[in-house]
Amino acid sequence: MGHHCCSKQKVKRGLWSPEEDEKLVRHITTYGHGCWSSVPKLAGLQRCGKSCRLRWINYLRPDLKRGSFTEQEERTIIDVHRILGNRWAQIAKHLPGRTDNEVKNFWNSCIKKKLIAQGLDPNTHNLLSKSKSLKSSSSSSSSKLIINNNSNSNSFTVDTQPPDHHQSLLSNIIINHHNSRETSSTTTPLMLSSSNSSAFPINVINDNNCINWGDHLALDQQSQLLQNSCGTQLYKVDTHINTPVDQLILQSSSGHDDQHQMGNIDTPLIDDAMGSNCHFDFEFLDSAFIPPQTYNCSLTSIDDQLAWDIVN
DNA sequence: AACTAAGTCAACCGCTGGTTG
DNA sequence: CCAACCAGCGGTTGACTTAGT
Repeated sequence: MGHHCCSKQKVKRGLWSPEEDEKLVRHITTYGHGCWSSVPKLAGLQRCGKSCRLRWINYLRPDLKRGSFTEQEERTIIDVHRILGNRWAQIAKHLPGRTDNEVKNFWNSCIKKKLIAQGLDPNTHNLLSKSKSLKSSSSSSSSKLIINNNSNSNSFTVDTQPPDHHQSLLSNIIINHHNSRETSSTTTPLMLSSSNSSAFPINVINDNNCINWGDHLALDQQSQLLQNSCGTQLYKVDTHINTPVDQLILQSSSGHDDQHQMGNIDTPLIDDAMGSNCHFDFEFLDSAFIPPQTYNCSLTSIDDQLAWDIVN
């Protein structure tokens, strides 16, 4: 059949030979790829530009990390997939050296099965069977934050439970903060998990001004209300802010007349601070449910896991 | 050794959205 | 506004490998 971009010429298909790889690498390292459709001719390859592009991106790029996925990478994929769904290219951005194709294949061949074996629906991350209520150890009341740190990717995940007296409203907060210096953009998926059954929209405000959904932020289908495996409801926000953000304030509305400020999360950009001391402060300001309180988190390093203890 | 089923993963396909003339 | 072109994406395919019989 062949696709339109190469229907006019005779093109080779299937696996790439080492000779073809060499030609492509030599051409791109010398001249860059420029317009992909012109690459095959210039590089002396009987392939279509699309095939060349794919081969370079998925296999020949020098910055690719080969080999098996680490447990840390697996955790990252699961965490980000829970927020973004099958957006493989977005997920791959959180895994330096990995391609969307690689992540997708790993998901389909390994992670999916593992989740099913754990009784979880890989699409929704919910329990497959309601009768089996999964009571994870982390669901007990605790004031400890566990930070899964990946110093290579400048990304981290926070999973915490507020102290007892707050559990009526919040069962936990999960914050995923991802930053890429190279693209000078900040991707900050934020996910709030609440035991409060009332649905409310979330606005994100940076330290200077309020960003409306229609402007820089999109509340898309991925940002809709979900349920996690413990039956609590998740509220998630995926933001793409092109300037460094010193502070993000999550503001919630109950959907009624009154507005409740649910969380004030101060997230300093981590950047080079990964692995070194830094502070991560947040407070709950909604006095209707939660007395104002600030938690200062001190950081200690335990191998690649960082544990933050909340100090009231 | 031969066959088959299951698993893996590179590559392809079709679509979408952005850009350009 | 429209068509053509392009890059990029997610779903799917199929060649190859591995495990089991």
